[in-house]
Amino acid sequence: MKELVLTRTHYAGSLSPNNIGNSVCIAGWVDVRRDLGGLIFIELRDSSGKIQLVADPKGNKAVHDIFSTLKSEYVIIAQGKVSKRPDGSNNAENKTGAIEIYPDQVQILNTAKLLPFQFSEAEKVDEALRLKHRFIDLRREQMQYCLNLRHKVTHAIRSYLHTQGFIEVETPILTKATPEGARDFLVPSRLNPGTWYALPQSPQLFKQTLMISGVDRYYQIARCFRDEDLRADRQPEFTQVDLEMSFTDEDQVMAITEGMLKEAFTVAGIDVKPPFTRMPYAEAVDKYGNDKPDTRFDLTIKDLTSLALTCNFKVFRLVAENGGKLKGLCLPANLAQNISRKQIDNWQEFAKNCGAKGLAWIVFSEAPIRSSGIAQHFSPEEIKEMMRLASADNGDMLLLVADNQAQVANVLGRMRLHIGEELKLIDESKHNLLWLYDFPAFEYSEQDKKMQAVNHPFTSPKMEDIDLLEKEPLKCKARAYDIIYNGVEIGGGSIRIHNRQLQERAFKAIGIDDETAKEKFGFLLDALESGAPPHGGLALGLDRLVMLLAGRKSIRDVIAFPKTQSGACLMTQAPSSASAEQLAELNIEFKKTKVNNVPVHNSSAIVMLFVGLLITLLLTACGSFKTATDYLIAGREYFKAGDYKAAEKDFREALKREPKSATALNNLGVVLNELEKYDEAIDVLQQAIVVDPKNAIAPRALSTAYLAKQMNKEALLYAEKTMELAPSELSSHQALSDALLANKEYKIAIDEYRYLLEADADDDTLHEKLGEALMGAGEKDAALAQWKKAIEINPQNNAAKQKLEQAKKTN
RNA sequence: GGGAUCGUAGCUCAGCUGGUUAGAGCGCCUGCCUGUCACGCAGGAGGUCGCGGGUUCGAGCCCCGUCGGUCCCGCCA
Repeated sequence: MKELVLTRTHYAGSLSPNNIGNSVCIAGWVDVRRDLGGLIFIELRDSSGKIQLVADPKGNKAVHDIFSTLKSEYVIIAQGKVSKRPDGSNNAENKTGAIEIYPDQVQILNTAKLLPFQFSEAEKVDEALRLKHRFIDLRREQMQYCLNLRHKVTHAIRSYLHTQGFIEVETPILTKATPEGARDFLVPSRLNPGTWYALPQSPQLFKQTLMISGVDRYYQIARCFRDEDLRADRQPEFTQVDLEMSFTDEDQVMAITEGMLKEAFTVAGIDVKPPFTRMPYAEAVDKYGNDKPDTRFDLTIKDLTSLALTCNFKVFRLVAENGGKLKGLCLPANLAQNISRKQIDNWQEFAKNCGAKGLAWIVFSEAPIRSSGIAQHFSPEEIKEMMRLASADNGDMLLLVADNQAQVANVLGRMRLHIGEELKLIDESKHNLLWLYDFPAFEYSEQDKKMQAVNHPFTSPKMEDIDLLEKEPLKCKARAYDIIYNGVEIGGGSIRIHNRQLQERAFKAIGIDDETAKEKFGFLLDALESGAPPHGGLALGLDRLVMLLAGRKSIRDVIAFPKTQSGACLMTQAPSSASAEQLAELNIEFKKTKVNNVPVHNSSAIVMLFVGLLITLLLTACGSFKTATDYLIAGREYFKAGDYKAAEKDFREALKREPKSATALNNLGVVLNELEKYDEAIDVLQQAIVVDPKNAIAPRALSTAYLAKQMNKEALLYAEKTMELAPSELSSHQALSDALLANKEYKIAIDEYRYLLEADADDDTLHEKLGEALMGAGEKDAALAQWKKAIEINPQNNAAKQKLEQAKKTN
């Protein structure tokens, strides 16, 4: 590689028509080469942007020769005059699209091998590939933007906090394990065998100590570590903007945070106006079902417990009588009318996955009310009351969940977000910042069977609730606050306890006795007695904040070198094993928990392989010898072509060769159905089920055969079996719906036909059958409409015509 | 710990209830081309179908296991 003979004078993105005529020298990567045979265009990219270079063979031959060897991502430096592009060749899309450079000197500084992925496709490339080649991924404009934005945000925050009198203090990374909270990362101490440092989950105790040390206002862009399972918004190491102030209260901390966030948002081009809205915790849980409400859309949760208590519907009343709640979400008519049965099914499934026992629904209207079967349990007056409590009008749809208070909030809270997203109710242009306050100080952990702090045990209870610490800790509120941005918690904090006696009482409330407290937090208790000022603060999740500001879906995109969900760094291959020497030095012995016993090939397997090979050879050698499969394939061809008799013949041949082939039996059964030989079909298909009880084809065909023989109960039985085996297949639903109709189960049949019509709305037979089901259910008008629709789609549908005629006559 | 989902050419994906020689677009290579800007045109190369078992005469497809990615629950502020 040649020595660097040129020196960079400008950045590509900084050039503009103002530079026309200037001699400049720029350096960067070859973004793209466009070789026209004569002219060669190079787009040169550096951290600031792109600029087009041109080589003309009739101009500088040497430069043109170099240009013809350039490939993507080569690193070059070029010197030349900035010139105006010829008229008509400007590129308005590009900032530097009106200018270009004809270099008189170019040097290749480095070559590059073929990239593992193209930049243009990077956003949809498998993330593992991007992470493995992170050095290339970060080169992309989008990633550069994220890195830049993150820098600008932290810079703005530092600058703001500096002006507000905060000083940045670094706290230890090697520190002490804490009993509460997340799992710690441990680091062995070589100098003290058998003892361990822990990486900090946050600098909480240090920053409180700093307050006691007389640091008036502290902040730190602090790395934190938690050894818990990862998510799209959770990494094992992450960054907090951690701050603490002495002689302060909630309002001051909130005001500082608001000022800080305003600066951070400004950097991302978003204008937010403090003071932000404040909402008590209880209201959030009540109306939004969680402690991080997304207020960008309405659809709040309504309480109908009072109705549940007085109504006759046992399912609801029992829940209410046992202290549970009946709550619901009310979809306005304009949304409700577009909700399909399938969508409701999905919601019910969703609710169950959230842990709900069920999701009831009802659509209000004048006369027949559509519902999940609950409407009939309520009198017209009760329906009215229901509408009043839910502030519902006719046409609105109410989704109801009855359960204990926490479960109802959980299910409806998630349901609300799910529906909000699905129906696109969220106003993406909004930037809602919201304070949540009046948190409970403690909660009961079902898992650990003990009381624990909601925030952390250093949070001060509200003054008026201090006596509740011992009496009713669950009713004790904390001086804590969270900051929520568009339904995401981006930070939280509290006013701390600054008095030893109170701190000890708080520890006791969560079962930490004096001894444990002294062992784990002795220094803090000591410090609290040594002139601790009142203090409080907050921590902001920087990764999450930047992720949201950058419009990204994962914090991995705003962390330069993130870990995968299993905690690995695909670029460095961390974590990796340590050498025996290293471990010995640390007095650590690794205990293997699981050894994978890989089964070894045995000789019989190899023999089998040879036998298989021989048979294959034999079979190919005698071409005249036809196998069962040959017949099956041929039979299917005939079947597809509609020649059922020929198909039947081939399937029988196949069956002769393999009498226990479920495939052959199935095929024969199906073709016999087509030939209307139902008795034999039934016989054959029953055999198929014995051979392969898990195949869905046989029961489906059996259902058809029984239906044809008007053995309706049997037909329904096998249709249901088909649904069990292949619930997602339309043909299963088809079989079921036909069987249901034959058995006069009109209501379910109606649902099934409607479901099928969602898949294919232009199937006239489906409309015709739906009509019949509707007729059976007594909905004459709806039935007539379906038949008309069927005839409209297929004027040859005589069955529909007949039914329509007949219905009109009986009218 | 659990659930869902993905893994086929360098990349993104298709691959029919298991059946001849596994395809497409982009990229790459070669040739042609003087105003391109996702340049264009013509041709070409490129595959242990993640890995290991099993079922089968036959597996990219079915079954079991395993590794890896992603999303979620639990866990975690």
